[in-house]
Amino acid sequence: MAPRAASKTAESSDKVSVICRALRRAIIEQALEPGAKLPEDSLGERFGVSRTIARHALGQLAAEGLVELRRNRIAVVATPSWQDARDAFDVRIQLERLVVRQLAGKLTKAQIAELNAHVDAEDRARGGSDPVSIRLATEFHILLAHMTNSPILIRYVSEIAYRCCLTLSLFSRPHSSECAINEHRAIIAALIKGDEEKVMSLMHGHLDSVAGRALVAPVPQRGRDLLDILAPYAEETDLGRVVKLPKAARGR
Amino acid sequence: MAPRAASKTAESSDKVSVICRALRRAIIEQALEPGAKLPEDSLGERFGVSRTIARHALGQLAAEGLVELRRNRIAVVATPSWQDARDAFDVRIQLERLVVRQLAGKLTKAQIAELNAHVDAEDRARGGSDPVSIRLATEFHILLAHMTNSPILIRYVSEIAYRCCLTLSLFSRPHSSECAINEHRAIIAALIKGDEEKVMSLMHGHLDSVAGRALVAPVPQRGRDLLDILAPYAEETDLGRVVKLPKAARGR
DNA sequence: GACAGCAAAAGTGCATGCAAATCGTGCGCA
DNA sequence: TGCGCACGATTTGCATGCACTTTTGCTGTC
Repeated sequence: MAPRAASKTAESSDKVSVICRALRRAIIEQALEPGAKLPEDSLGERFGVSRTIARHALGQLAAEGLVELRRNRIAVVATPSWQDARDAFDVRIQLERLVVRQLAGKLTKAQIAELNAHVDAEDRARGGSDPVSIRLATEFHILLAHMTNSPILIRYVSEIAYRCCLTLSLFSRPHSSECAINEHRAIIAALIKGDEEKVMSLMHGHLDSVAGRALVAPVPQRGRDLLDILAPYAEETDLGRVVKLPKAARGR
Repeated sequence: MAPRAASKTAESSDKVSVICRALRRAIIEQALEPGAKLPEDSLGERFGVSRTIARHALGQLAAEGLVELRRNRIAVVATPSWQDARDAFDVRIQLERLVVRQLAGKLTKAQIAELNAHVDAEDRARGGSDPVSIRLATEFHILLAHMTNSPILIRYVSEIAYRCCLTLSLFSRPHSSECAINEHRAIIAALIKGDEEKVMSLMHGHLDSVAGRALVAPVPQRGRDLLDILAPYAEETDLGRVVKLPKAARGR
């Protein structure tokens, strides 16, 4: 909720980072599926910036592993393999163990309140495959990472959490998030109690169970127009006002 | 030694990635000290590309944490705080535990040979603060990571290894690398024997001891001309041949 | 001699333009 | 009908240009 002015690591200039954030959200909310094409001009058109900026944003997202860039080819949303997914969760478990170990018993009142508020929000947004609930579940982990005040940990956990979220959109079934919410609450409780071992095993189990729900056929749907998909995400950015693109050709 | 064509993760287009590699080397070999300025035009001039490309490369390096970018300001080589250094090593230890756990007892003959060759190279390049030996020591860990075939692990270990290398250049004393070389050999031996626990504790101890040699005042020297510093790094890139910059003003 | 203020210089932020590569599609040919 | 090929439309790769911001160095004043 706070502007969170800090953590400006990387994420160069204003416009670029705004676009990155918007695309990241679009990706983890599965508005942009893995494999979706991201042509530079369309992005620029949608966000009211030049290709240069869109391109730069794509570069950043590629560095985070959310986007795949191949020379002379249209950028696409990354399509991690199943093995990638397993690897990512392995790494993630280790990183989040670090997070909770560092946090166990050291949460401030304000932080506890923030965590509870977040889980409450998850609760409210419940609804299984609702994109927003998926995002919130992911952001719970990122919120935890932020509380370590370790820029490196923050960056890595955020990155890998987003990536895992992306892979889940490929492999996971509709995602029954209720148990996840309870697990989040349990983690908070254990963190408060300061039981380091308990919280580490909780987190481990939590991530393992999330990862364990893998293995379902990739979703088939496809074909919506990129500009339409991105419209809601672009609107919130208040970069230049979004160009209105009234009748332009754009048939494809 | 092999071209290692794979691992094209992120690292968008050719020229950009070439410049990234060159700068990365320059940074970890301490040719570019933390805080060194990296103006876009100078980079472009040195590598024979436009500012656009240099800028993009800086963006990538910023995403890796090797460069700091502030709006409207000249990019500089990152200057991690001491706390950053500790955090980075914490993360690194966890990541490399994953690496060796995955590798224990599973090395192929070719891989063993490659590792031995690398350590031999370290041995040959010995000489304490010799930049090359520092780089090789770091690259040993990256080489290990590559053998996991896990792109995520490769990327993260590489990144953090470079970052740690950077922080060492700030905080570490001249760096007596001989013991490190022995530790590397010990790790290889334990990996071959497949003693997972042993190799994990070895790696842990190794990194811990490297990290432990921290705490020395930051180095003072400074002031060489960026263009001169980069000359040897630019020459190896065979991008466009390096512009000769004969009499141009460039006083500073 | 030190310092405030100002103006030139240097540098970044971003858009646009042009060349080259790729993708898609219709035509011709078997 | 099926296949190959070539041409046009997209789309990327990269450089350059202009506006704006920061830095630097100078000058005049106290």
